[in-house]
Amino acid sequence: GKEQERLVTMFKALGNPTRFEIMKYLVTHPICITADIVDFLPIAQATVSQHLKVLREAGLITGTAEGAATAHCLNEEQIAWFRTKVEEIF
Amino acid sequence: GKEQERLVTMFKALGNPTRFEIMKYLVTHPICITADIVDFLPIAQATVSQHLKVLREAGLITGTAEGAATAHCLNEEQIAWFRTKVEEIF
DNA sequence: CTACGCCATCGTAAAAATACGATGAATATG
DNA sequence: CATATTCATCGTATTTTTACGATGGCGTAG
Repeated sequence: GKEQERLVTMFKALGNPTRFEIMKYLVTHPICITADIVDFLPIAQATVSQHLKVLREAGLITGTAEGAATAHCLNEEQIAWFRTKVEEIF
Repeated sequence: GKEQERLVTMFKALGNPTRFEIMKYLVTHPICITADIVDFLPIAQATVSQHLKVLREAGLITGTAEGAATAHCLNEEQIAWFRTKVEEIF
């Protein structure tokens, strides 16, 4: 159903090395902006922005305008749901 | 490291609607062969075979020659590892 | 042996993902 | 106001994924 689609989207979002790195970075750096992630990763700013969008649309993170910057955070609620679903299904 | 790579590969394998359906099918049909899955899904046999290969290479399922057929099973051990990692990381 | 069912692989076409530079909007700084 | 910083989006090139038909190997049945 609709939930399954969302779950698959989350799997897909996590199934990319760069995006997984971003998620790990957010675990250890709960407060950070796009520029921090760009500095951390060896890829262009445009690409980072694109990956952040995928993670955001999957519901795994949130992005909040913080002046000129954008602050990124793990979406704990959605991640909890994700964890629950993983346990539930397999 | 190497483990992270394997985890990301699993996420990627699960991040496709058809492959996710196959996994769900295997949960409810622990004993089945390729033809069963082909009958169940609305896609060509060659495509199913390809998806099964992806799941197998991700370690999520096993494939055993059963005469002319191939029996597919969930790889419970690897799935348990996967579940553990998901809980551990997020 | 012949014929049929099961299935993996090959080659290929179409679609999607990935990465980048360029651009411009919005905010902050001088 | 002028300039610099931050970042999302656009356009595009390249790679990867996805799906299919065709083929052939292998086991089974007749």
